[in-house]
Amino acid sequence: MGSFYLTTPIYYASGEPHLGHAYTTILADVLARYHRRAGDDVLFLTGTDEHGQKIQEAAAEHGLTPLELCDRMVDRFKAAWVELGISNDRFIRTTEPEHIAVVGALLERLHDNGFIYEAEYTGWYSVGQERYFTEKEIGPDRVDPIAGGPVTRIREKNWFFRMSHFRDRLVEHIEKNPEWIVPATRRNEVLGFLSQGLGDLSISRPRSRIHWGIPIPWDPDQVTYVWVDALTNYVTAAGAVDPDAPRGRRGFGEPLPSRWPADVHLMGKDIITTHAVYWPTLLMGADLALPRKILAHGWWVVGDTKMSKSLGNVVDPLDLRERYGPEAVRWYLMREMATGQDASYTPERFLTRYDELRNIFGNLAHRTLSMIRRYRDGTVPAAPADGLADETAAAVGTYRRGLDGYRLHEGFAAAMDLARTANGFVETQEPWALARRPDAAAELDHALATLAHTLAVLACLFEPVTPEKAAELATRLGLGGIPLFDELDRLNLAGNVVSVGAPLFPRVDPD
RNA sequence: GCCGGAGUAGCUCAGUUGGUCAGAGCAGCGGAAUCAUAAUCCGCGUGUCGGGGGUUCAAGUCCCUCCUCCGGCACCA
Repeated sequence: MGSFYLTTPIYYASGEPHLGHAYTTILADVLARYHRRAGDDVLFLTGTDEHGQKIQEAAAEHGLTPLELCDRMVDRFKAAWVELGISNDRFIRTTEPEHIAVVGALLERLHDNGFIYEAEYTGWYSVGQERYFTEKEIGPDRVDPIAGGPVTRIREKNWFFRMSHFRDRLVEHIEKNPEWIVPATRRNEVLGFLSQGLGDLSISRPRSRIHWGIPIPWDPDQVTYVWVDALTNYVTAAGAVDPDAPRGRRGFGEPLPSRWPADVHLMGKDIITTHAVYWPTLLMGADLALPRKILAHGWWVVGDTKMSKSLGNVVDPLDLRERYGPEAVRWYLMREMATGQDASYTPERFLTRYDELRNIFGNLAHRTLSMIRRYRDGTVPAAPADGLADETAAAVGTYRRGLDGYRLHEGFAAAMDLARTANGFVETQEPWALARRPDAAAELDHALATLAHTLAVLACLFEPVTPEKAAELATRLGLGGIPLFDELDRLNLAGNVVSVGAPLFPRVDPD
């Protein structure tokens, strides 16, 4: 049995959960469920990033303490994840005492290693917005992009991380490990970014300006700026750092038994630089291992922006979960987007994907169960179930290669294709014709046993995306649970009493 | 501006290292069947594989060039 540790970013607690958060989290959930089904011991981590100026200000506006505001937002995120069937093993909050202590320990390690220094940060500051803006944000007119007010060039004391020191090491690591950053286009971008040189990273802000943050251990007048605080959650949750141990035995350099390093960090392509540059260099600076893989996915875009905007009818796929169910949305998101690339969302495409779920997979289950009931009194016949053995083995192979290689859309296409193949098997076998011939009883048994077995395999293949429906299918097949991959070959459904039930994916009136 | 990616049937897209690669699904047309959620299955595509040039016995598949679209270019939650 292997072990698998995967993460989503922790989401900033100043806004409501949206499709971007949901896609990453569902992607992670599907992978987590797949690995559990493959027998791995999985740690699936998500959570919230709760420090910083925006939280501080939003809390003040609502007359709450920052932590009170975060508590509310955490409830929103957790509720959203429950509704979407997310099976995270751990939900981390950056306000947890353990995390705060680990961030302190990490900072001390970087400091002890000589990679921290004090300098002046220079940037464009908006007095009106009480924050810095980047060159890109203020544009050529040099006004703050929110209110259009003036920005001024100011300096303040910050602590800096000597990120530049690690540039060559990072480039070498990326070049020697072509699969470390996927997809390749993001890897190229990171290499291009690094080829232009790498500066140091400001890692603190004056407490006088931002009080809601983790103090710098050796300088209480400064608080940790976002990146070190947020990214460190991955090692906190892994148990890789023991902040209570004496310096030198906290897990840096000489690893403690833990879940670190992560097998994969998942994120949207907007924060690839953070995860593929800042984070690895921080880990290098603290003598911690690097994550095994960094996967940046694409965005959902709406095809005809102009038209949608003028009509005001931009539909969020998440809204469809009320009518079609959360698992239909999960299926659409995983099936339609080539993992890593952008995809365009349209209601028509969603309906196409729902229809295949309903007509190909759902209907296969329903017609099979109905025939077992009608022709064999609801009991799976004791007969060889090998009518589709080759096709099933091929589908499982393609499926696993797809998910192992983070091409989820290919894996799920293979699962759906197996259902198509099974429908074809029904047509060629014509069980209804066999049933009229007393001499064809063995053939009918063979056909029905084969179909029941195929459905059990499909329950396994669909479980990562549509867990509740897969569980329902397994129950109707008289199984105690959804089979693991290792169990597929020795599945025996003979004698199982099945129930037909309502269609797994009902017809939905699109109006 | 620099770097990178994409442009394949009406639509969404697959197409490893060049040689049944001209494909799948959806839509459309025709047919079969009736176990099933009017679901399923089978058959049907004269596509300049963005334009042009080149390498090769052979190129969506490599090279050059042009056009169009998109992404990245540091402290952005």
